[in-house]
Amino acid sequence: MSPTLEEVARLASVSRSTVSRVINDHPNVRAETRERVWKAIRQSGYQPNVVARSLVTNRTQIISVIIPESVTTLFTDPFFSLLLRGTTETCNAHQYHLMLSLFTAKADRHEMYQRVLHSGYLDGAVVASTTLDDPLIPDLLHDHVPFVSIGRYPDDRVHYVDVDNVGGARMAVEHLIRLGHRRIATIAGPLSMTSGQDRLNGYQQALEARRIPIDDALIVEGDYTEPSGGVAVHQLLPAEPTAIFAASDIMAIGVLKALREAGLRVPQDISLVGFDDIPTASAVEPALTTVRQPIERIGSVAVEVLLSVLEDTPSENPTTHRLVLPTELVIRASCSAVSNG
Amino acid sequence: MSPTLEEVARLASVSRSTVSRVINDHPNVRAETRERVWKAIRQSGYQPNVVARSLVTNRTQIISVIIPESVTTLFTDPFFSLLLRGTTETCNAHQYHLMLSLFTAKADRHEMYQRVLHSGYLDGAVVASTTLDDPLIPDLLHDHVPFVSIGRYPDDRVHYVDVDNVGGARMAVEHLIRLGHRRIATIAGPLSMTSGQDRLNGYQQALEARRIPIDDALIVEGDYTEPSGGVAVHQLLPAEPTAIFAASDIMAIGVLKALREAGLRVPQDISLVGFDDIPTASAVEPALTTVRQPIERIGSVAVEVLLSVLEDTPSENPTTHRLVLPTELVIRASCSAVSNG
DNA sequence: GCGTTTCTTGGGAGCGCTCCCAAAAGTATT
DNA sequence: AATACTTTTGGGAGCGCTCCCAAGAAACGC
Repeated sequence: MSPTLEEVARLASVSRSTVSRVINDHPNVRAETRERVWKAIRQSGYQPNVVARSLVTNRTQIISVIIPESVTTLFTDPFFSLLLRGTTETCNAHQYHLMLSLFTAKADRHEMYQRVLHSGYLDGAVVASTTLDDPLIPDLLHDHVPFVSIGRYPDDRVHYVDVDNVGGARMAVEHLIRLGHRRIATIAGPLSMTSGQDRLNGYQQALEARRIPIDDALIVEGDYTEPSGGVAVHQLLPAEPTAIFAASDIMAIGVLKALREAGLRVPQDISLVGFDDIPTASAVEPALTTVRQPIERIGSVAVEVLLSVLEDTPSENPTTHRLVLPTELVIRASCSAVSNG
Repeated sequence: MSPTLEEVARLASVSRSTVSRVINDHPNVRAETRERVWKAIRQSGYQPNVVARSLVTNRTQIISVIIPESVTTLFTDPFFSLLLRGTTETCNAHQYHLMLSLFTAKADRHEMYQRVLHSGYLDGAVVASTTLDDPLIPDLLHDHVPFVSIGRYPDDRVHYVDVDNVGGARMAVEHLIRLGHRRIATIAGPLSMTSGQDRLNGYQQALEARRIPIDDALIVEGDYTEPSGGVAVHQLLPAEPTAIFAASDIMAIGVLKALREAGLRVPQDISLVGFDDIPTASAVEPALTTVRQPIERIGSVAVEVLLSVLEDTPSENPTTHRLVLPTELVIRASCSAVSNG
């Protein structure tokens, strides 16, 4: 199929080594020779065989985005599309290839882990939003696979890129407080995920800062799915909240539907804030006030961090990279001032 | 890091070749020897180096899902998430790896094509929804890269998996006709895509079957994006349609918003049908009547077809695989019988 | 028991590349 | 012009595997 180094070498009347030097931009090649070799390369349509190269360099220029079993049910969430877009874009820019590994529940986890991670194909991995009880990150640490986590992970050795979940949640709740709400409920994300914990934390901080007592009847844990939002509403309504902060837009949409069915109007009867700013957030009626996180950016930055880790000589100081990107409150139509009634 | 064949061989007091035979399930190994080798493999935690293997077999067990430049703007469409889910699932089942290649506009297309396709990493590719003027498929054909197209492609040599776009569109429009509508507009998909053409075709067929004249003022071409739905509505309203068939849910949502702004109610003033049945379709108010296509299935089947092509001995009869999966009408709340006014 | 066939095993060659070392060529220094 | 240094070039070795061939072991027939 494609010619080999040796063939190009013959064509240019030089040795294999010289062609290799030209291809790899090695400085010590006479300009004239370099010229001649390039001509031969172009003429023959030579493409280096990356597999052969990988065999000797031990580098493949492939990184993987791993989405763990525990969250594959959420995979259709636009969050992941945007994340993938950010990661691929950056991979492209750095001439890396991106492999996608969804650790679906069906497959035998262990088999899959072995096959994907010990295949020898991966230089490193980006791990998207694990739960704290997922063995994936511990396994990766144990096997010394270079990786970056999307989302905070409580271990000193883990590089991560996260968004300011605490701050974002705080902003959302402060917004509701500013509108006069005092009975503000929250549908938290899964507390097995740091994002779930952090957003709940932000909610609590905002209330405490204004000395509004925290009422456990106003806190329900969801799981970032739409039905869980609907279920949560029914648990919350008896506590008579005037506003709800849902820890994800998907859940907020579930809330919206459930409220509609219960005959309550948003925002007249109850205000609602989401989190994420997925495209649907602006499509629903009323358009959702939410906290925007730069998802595509996160993916992009995660890859950048990973590549910098990969390029580092491994011997030296093992600084852990931890980046937290800002969030932003997007005000739309789902909140109103509390009625003075 | 991982031990090599040779080391396992030493451990089991056999030769490299024998271990290779055991790993590859070659029959001619004495049961006792096989046993001993497996023990050595487990003991040493041996994992075959797939790169070395690929170098000699010329197979990588990697396939790529390529999403061409022309549609990367649509990438956040849940369509792609579902497609990816189907493809990865099937890859996993067959022990293949999946590479994701988004041909983003930013990168130099040619450079990228070369790097991705001539990297030597790919055994084959699944190409998602190209436009007809995209040079990707012609290039793949020219370079003899094994691939399967998602969506019909008018070339005898192209394997493809498609859904019954014509039939789906026909069903949608027939549904509207059954409700008494006669002035039915359509917002077509891009006519540079076969799905766009086919859905328009189905629309026309349904009308013709009922001898309803086709009025060009009731046909507008969109591009599968939400804003294009909104724009199209304004072009259509002067023609006074009582129903609109949008060739994608995303566009239908754009329509919904635009109608709302124009003070028209769905379905009382105007009925609306979409296509795709993305998750948002059921989230909007009113929930969208739409044509469901088995997106995940398509991805899964496409990979299966690709693998069967890869496993075929290339010499024999080059039958082209062409599969068309059925669509299904999902009736929700966005259509009503035409008012006798 | 011996030739013949079949099963099992070992080792050489080679996939296409990079890396290292040494030889050759070129340049500078005296 | 001879020495010392630097730059440029070629070729061997080897990455870890598979595949092929041949040799040795086992099984079979008469």
